Amino acid sequence: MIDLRLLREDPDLFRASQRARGESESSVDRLIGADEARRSALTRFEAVRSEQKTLGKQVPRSQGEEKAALLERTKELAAEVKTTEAAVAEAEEELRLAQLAVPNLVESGAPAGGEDDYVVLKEIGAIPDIPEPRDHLALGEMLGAIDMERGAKVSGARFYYLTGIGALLENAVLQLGIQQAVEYGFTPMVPPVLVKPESMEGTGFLGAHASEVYYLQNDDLFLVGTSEVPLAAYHKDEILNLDGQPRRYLAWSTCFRREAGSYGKDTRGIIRVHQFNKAEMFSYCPPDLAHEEHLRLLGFEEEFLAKLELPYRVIDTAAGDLGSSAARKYDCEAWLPSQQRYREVTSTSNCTTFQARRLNVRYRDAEGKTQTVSTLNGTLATTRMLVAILENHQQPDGSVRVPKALQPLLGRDLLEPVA
RNA sequence: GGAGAGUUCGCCUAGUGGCCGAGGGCGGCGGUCUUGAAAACCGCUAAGGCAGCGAUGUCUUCCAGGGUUCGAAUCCCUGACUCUCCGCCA
Repeated sequence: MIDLRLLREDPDLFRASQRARGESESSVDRLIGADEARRSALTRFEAVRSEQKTLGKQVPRSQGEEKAALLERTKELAAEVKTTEAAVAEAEEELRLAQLAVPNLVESGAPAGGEDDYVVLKEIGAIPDIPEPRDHLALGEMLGAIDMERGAKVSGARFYYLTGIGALLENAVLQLGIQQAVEYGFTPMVPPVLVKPESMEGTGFLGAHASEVYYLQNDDLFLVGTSEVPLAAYHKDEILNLDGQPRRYLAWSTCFRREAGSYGKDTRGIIRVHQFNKAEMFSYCPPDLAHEEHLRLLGFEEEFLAKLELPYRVIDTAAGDLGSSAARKYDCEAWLPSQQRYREVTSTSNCTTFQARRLNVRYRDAEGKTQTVSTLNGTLATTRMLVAILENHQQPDGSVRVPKALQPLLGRDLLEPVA
């Protein structure tokens, strides 16, 4: 939800943002119209309601004819209150719909354009020279780590079992992420993965992403696609005491995604699956520190990828490829030898006040005034990282070297093919 | 799944139709007193929309949504949630 006051002040800011996203400016104008309509409806209602209250108080104190006249007038007013109130409700509904159609204001500096217009900020680590690399599934099967066939038998396409060392490896990766985050003062959390519609909508996942989301009709609950959802909704309708500092949480949970519309893409292995695990960073932050905090989250992600000894690059996602809540997004992409290209493993978004405004999460500033917080999120550790670990650290015989940081958690420095 | 109880201002609680946006206690903040602190006493103590440069005004909010009424925290209906007991499952 964008800031209507800012919109009134500077509508062109939002028009420019829409252009950068490659989206229509008309939704901005519709919102401006809806805002004006609501305010004038509200003014009409308040005038009538105010008179009703004033006269209503005189009724019990008056007598005879005077009372009869008052009652007649207040009766009229009651009807007017009803119609003007209905007009306000209608105008508010239109405003709400118009709000949903306008995505967050893009942060200045974000590249304009679509999916392919990202800017590479840096490339870190040497791309390994592996002649005839095996892909992660081939490796995973040799190691007895990944079982896609039985995943499909039991649950269908894009489901899998992590077995043996695969299960342990995932656990170790998540655990390493948790350790790092706790070291940096994040509050660790295990969140619910089933949430109510309002929580889903509040975080902005029922808009363009609605078809991505699993829904349990019998219970009117959604399965979350990321723990960003329960983390963002955690402080819904609260006023936080931030003391001028970001408040950071780290939640790990299973994530569920329908992957609708991705037929034929990444059908091999566990790159794109319906269910995976992820440790997600989330920060509630005073807005003036949000940009800085965003870079810090990116820093945590990079530090983590370095621990996994993965070559990666950082891209600044183009405006058109941002989610509707995000003002800016940086992705870390790890190198995949089997594909000879970089693939996304982490993603951090600055949602500024967009998400918090919808969820009504505020804080008290230094003067004690309540203001909307900024929210930010970022991936720390996830199942998909197993793909990059297996492929980048593979040896000619199919064994896989274990990055130093994971060795204590796995109790070994080499994963060896079984049988 | 069955039966019952409940949801009021940070917390506890009062409030069965107008004097209630709402009293009391606790907590919090400020002050008097004190060398300092405690105690005592005094005062303040919600969030939000709209209009206004501002003082301020106005409206909304007593779980939510409908209804009755000139007027609803209070009466009626529906729903959500919480708690207790029973059953069932783990």
